[in-house]
Amino acid sequence: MATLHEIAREAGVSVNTVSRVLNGKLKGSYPAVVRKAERVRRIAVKHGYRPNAAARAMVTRRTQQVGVVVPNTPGKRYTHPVAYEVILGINEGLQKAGYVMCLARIDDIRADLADQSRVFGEHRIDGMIVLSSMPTDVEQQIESLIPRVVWCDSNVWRGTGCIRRDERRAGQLAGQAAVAAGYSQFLMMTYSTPNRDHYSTQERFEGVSDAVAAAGQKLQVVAEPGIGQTQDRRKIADRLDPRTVIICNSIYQAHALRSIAEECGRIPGRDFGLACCDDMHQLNRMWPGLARVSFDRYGMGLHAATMMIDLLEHGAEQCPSTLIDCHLIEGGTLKRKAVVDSAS
Amino acid sequence: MATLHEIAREAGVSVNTVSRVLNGKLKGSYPAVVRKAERVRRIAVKHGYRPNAAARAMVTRRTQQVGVVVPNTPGKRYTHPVAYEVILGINEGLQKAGYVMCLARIDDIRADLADQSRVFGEHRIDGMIVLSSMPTDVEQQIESLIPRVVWCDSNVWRGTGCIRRDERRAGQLAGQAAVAAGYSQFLMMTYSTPNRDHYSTQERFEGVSDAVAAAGQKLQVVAEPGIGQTQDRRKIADRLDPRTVIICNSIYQAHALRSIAEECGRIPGRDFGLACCDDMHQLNRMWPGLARVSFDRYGMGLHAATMMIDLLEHGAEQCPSTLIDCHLIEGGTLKRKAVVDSAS
DNA sequence: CTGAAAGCGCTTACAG
DNA sequence: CTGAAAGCGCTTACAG
Repeated sequence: MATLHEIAREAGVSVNTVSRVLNGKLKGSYPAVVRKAERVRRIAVKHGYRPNAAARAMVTRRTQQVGVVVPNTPGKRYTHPVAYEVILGINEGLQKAGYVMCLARIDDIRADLADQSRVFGEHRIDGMIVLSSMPTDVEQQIESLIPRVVWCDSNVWRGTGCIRRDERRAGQLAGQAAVAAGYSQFLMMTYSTPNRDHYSTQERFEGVSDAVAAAGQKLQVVAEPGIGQTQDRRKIADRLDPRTVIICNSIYQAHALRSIAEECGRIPGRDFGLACCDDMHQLNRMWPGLARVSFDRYGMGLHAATMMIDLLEHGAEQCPSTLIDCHLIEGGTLKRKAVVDSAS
Repeated sequence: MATLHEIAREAGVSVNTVSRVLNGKLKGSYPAVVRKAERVRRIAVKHGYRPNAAARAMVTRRTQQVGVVVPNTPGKRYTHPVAYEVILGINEGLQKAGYVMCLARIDDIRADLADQSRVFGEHRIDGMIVLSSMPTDVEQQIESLIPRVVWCDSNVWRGTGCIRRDERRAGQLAGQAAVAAGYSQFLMMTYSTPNRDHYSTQERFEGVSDAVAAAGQKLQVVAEPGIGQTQDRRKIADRLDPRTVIICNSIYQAHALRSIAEECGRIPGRDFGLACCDDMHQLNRMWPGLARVSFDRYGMGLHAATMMIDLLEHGAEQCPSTLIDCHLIEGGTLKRKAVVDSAS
């Protein structure tokens, strides 16, 4: 709990000097000066001195803290594992630059907008990274709450301050892989049109459509069955045959489909084709054989952090929006071209 | 950017009064007093006044911020999706109590211990919640960095300030379910003894062992095959038959095993038994049929937050350690008792 | 380079 | 209840 004051007293110098020494703002190289600086540093270490962030924040008007908002529906337990990969990337990027990351939820934002919460908007953060898409009202007002915003993987997309994945390309890659594998029936499991809240759903769908259409084929859409909907599961199961490939929007849907197949004794790759427009880090352990399109979400987080630092330290004009590229991971769930050919 | 000062001037009262009004420390009910308070509040709202957290922190010596440390190996991209469930629980709990959650990684702690980082230890946080287990050197020194610590799901376990899952019970439930299903060969997929860094691995193993031994059966251990280890995968595949049940330590291993089985055309529940000692929230979508033991990780996070608040606001003696209970989710991967009986 | 001083915005005794 | 004042710990012009 030592303060600059105490260190100054013990070193016999002024508070000012201690501050400069500890912040490395001493340029001179006169032996006497260097020795004095050494002594100050030694005393500081001896006392386990740590600057007080609040005091510094008051005078510099910078907190060195950045908020990250994740979407949640109040009362519901929102947990979206892939978001965590991004968050950890952001955290690493911020930490390297000396910033601290604070987590927020829509609830925080809404409460602040309504002047009810003290959690955010008390000048606690220098900037805010918005993760994924928020309800429109929140998106519109968020910049009034905090001026420095980076939109990461969000529906908001402008020339500057945004970073998202090239989801149309993801759809194309998945669709092309399905086409190349020689299937003749193309299904896509995704959300129905009114529920495509996140830009990725629509873009993936369009990418897949393009690829399938380019091959002169038709694409049908099936919905993910609700939890416990046995009837829906059966209906999907009935459509699984060796000429058919199903392209899933999300890894959850790919997994869900795998479970449906399993229930009726079918295996992806052998009894039907399966590809996914998305990936998550753990799949290399959990399901290495899934044919899928992969994004470096951790890297996206790192980049989002960099954009925020640029914004804070060099001004807004420095951070043009970025589109993250993806690549195909080939896998056994899409490999049985021979079977398909002989069946046709 | 209005300050108390400006509001005070406009309202024609002292800064002191504004502070008291806005913090609800005015008890009196004289009409004149009430009216004055009203006016002050109106002016504050008009200016969009928000207190400055740094200024308040300086005088109250409380930041209203709590850190959460997650383990990471420097340079490696640590992402453990189930940790995210706990984090979101913690975040909700802290938010409700008016606290802000800051995320940290081991790197932060190590750097602080080495006096190289400014990120933490600048009196930015009132307390720290340690998530999962850390390297021993970090665990030992963490309390010197910050006195108020809650150990959540950590190897550290004392009478107070800790919260973890009852993992032995999880192992027992999974083992008992496997026994009840009538299998005669019992395997457990888990880490080898020297790599059981987290208490859960050892405890789950012991729980399963107990249950299997109680049924007069033997338990064999198999390791999860490394990524891309085709030979190891084959060896495991060879052991999958209708009399055999495999109990997996983690959901990653359950998934990995499912993939191995799939590669050789086998299906859990039909061709062999499968149970898992753990769960994750998304499994109800991804793999509802997996027989598994479930913990409420989100709830654990909520509770950890409560413990921290208690610690900060009522002192340490108020928060005895807590053991989180679990329950079995029955599933189709363990249901074919008839098949097993007829085979024996 | 160095020290004395002002000031960041707030809360909290202290008189009145 | 209310106002004037002190002080939280730091950084930054300002003279020297």
